[in-house]
Amino acid sequence: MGRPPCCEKIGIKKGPWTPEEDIILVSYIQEHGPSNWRSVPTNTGLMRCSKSCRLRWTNYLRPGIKRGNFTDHEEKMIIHLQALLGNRWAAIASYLPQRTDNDIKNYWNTHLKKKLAKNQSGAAEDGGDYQDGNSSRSQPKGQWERRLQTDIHMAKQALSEALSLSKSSNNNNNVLSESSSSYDASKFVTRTSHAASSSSSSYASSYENISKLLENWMKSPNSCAEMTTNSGNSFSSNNSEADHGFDSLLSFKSDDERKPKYLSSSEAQQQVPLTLLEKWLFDDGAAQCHEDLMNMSLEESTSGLF
DNA sequence: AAGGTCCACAACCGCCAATCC
DNA sequence: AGGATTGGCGGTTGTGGACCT
Repeated sequence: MGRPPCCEKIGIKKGPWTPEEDIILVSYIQEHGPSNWRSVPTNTGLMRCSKSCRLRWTNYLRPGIKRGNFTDHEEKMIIHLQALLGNRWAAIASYLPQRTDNDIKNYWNTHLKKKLAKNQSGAAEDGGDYQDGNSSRSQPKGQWERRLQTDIHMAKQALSEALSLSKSSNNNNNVLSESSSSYDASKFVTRTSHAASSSSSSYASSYENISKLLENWMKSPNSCAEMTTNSGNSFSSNNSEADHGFDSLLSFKSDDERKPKYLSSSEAQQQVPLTLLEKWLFDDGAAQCHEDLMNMSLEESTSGLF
């Protein structure tokens, strides 16, 4: 006997989201915040499963998401983190606040996996550092592994706090501060449409539609007024006001915030840029000490478990 | 030009854990 | 305490565009 579906299958729309649906969802979340997903389909009239709404928001519509090509920097981080954590995409994504776990997972499966396999085939005898999540290196799912991840995070944060005293003035150069904390509707659309246009023309057209719809929608006095009065935010194209509006949007108070994955870019900026661990992650020569650090991390982080 | 294949990515599915009642 | 509900996560699939023959 399996678990019942999260929602009634009958009448539920599936497949790609339309710009109209996106706008409905975004405007609803703008007003109510990203919580109580169960009620979203009911309250918005969207013929979508609550889960689908949540995924659409977290993976695509949520402000602060960086789309498009991964930088070498990000690529290295993913490779190192995957070697350390296995296919724990959410955990990996927590180190790349602007990327979604889905994005990272896709990038790994479509690019990095092949890339590394190619590299490994050249040095198969050496026993490469990077292996798939199903390999012997990756750990089976379990509480101790989650604890490990937590411990790494805690250690990271402790280091961050210690270092932040001396580094606080340098935070603006943070690798995590790539994206502006300022958002307005046009930036939102431009940013995403630009990224989309580089990857998928169908999505580009979708974003063009969203852009047009948003523009028309913003021109509507009712919708603008509604947005402003309901949440104190503004979708106005006026830059300063809209920036503030999207900043507010970025700072939704919800349970999600407890998870690093959902750090807004401004929150992310508050973290110290490069902890020692992160420096290791970025270090090209890290392969040498990789094993040592792995052992150290495992030993130290699991010492209290047994 | 047309058909076939490959590729990238959004979306879905099923399971698990946390929370609620 | 325990069943129901909800949200999160990782694996997988479907679809549309790009590329090749």
